Amino acid sequence: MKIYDTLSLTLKELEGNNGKKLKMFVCGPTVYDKPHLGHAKTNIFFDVLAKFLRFKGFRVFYLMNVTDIDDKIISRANEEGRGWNDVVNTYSSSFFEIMKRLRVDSINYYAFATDYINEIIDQISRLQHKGLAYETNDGVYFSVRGFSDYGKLSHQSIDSLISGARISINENKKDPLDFALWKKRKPGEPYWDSPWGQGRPGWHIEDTAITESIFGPQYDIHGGGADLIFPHHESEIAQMEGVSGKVPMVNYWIHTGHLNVENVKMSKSLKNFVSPEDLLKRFWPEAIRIYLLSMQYRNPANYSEKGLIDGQIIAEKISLLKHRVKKYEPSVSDNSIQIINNIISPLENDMNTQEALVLINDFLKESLSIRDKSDKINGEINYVLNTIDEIFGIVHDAPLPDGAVDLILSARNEARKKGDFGTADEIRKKLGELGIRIEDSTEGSFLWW
RNA sequence: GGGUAGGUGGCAGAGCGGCUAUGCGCGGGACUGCAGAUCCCGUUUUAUUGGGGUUCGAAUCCCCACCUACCCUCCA
Repeated sequence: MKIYDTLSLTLKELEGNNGKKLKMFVCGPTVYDKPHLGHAKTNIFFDVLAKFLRFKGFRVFYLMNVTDIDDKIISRANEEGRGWNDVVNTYSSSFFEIMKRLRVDSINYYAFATDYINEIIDQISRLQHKGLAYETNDGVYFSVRGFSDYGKLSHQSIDSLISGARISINENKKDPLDFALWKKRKPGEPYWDSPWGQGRPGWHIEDTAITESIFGPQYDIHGGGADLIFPHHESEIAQMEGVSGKVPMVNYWIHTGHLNVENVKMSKSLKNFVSPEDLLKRFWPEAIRIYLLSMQYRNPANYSEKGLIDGQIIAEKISLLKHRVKKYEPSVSDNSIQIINNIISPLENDMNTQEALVLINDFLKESLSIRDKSDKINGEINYVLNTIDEIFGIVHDAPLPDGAVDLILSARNEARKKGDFGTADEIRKKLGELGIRIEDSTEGSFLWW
């Protein structure tokens, strides 16, 4: 497949021989607040990418870090008058909970920064020995002038980065772009012991310490939001390639475009964010996924409520079809495989999820238009839906207790036979309030949800 | 000032040299005890920011202009 690489600014071929291992790392959350829909956009995209790569036969190890020590966490703890650990527990649980509800379940391992303090210290020490880091009275800094490739990911020279910079002058730093590897302890702050005294790690170093200890100095895919290109990912390259001397640190840099609200980036500070938690009260997780996957992953997108409504409509169509065929044994056949290959083919071209969604829609239209299909065809449809769900996670199929469906239907049909439509309609209305739809047709009544 | 992406029908959003998606909305019809859902038809005959150019042929390639978002501070 082809995937766009930020470093080379080109579509790069990602060769796929069966069973090949892929090491994939995506920047996870800083757990100082609840996630917003922009986080969901990025995480759902990489979730689908990982699932698609696995479907293709790659053995993907998907690693995500969790930043659990940071200025924002400390200030949040002070604001709320509780320990930073408490803040971390609250918001990491919140993140995991939301991701689970959004069906983001492809991540193999979450690495918490504070579990890698030794590795971080070790990496900083090695940078220092190589002359790429220096100690000041408030911390240890990376010297960007010592790494000639600094700027290669964001396609900027060090000088042009400085000329447009809005960063405040820090007397301690040799160069304005030098960034903190280790921050020395201030009163009241959490700290760990280190060769430079008590303190805590900088932001960029935690990722390279984690990936080096789990993947080694080189790996395949590194993803994240576009806003992380500079300085975060740029600095990761400087640290890792600086320490190891091995280039490139990663083969594919994949970045997602931001979710905007009325053409302005969704962010906590602007208070223009939409919370997945609130959205989940009104929309199915599958609707949110469909909506987010209807966007080109690396273009900026504008949030629209209407898009979510569209997503919900499609999610319900898929669910309707699933409930029609779920009693048929999923059947693998040339036909079902051909349908699947057709649907996923656009993903080969830089993860064109929008086009895949169009093809899914064609499949839905085709499959929903004829009711009296053979058992074999229904089984094939069921198999296709299972595969679509495996890759995209968009088939809504929450279970009802065994026998509940038959009980409801027989009670209502009893009333209808007697001409008691008042009761029949009342049941339908109440079910609707519970999110369960009922469909009467010449072939009998049918429940779906 | 520098970097990276874009500007397509009422709206959302694809296509990236010829076949002019898709969804929503709107209008009509089929089916139904009624409703919803579903299905069919129409809305789509220059919809492709403006102006040049290349080509037999451009939304798609090139040039110029205008406009937008993001990044160069923490940020997915």
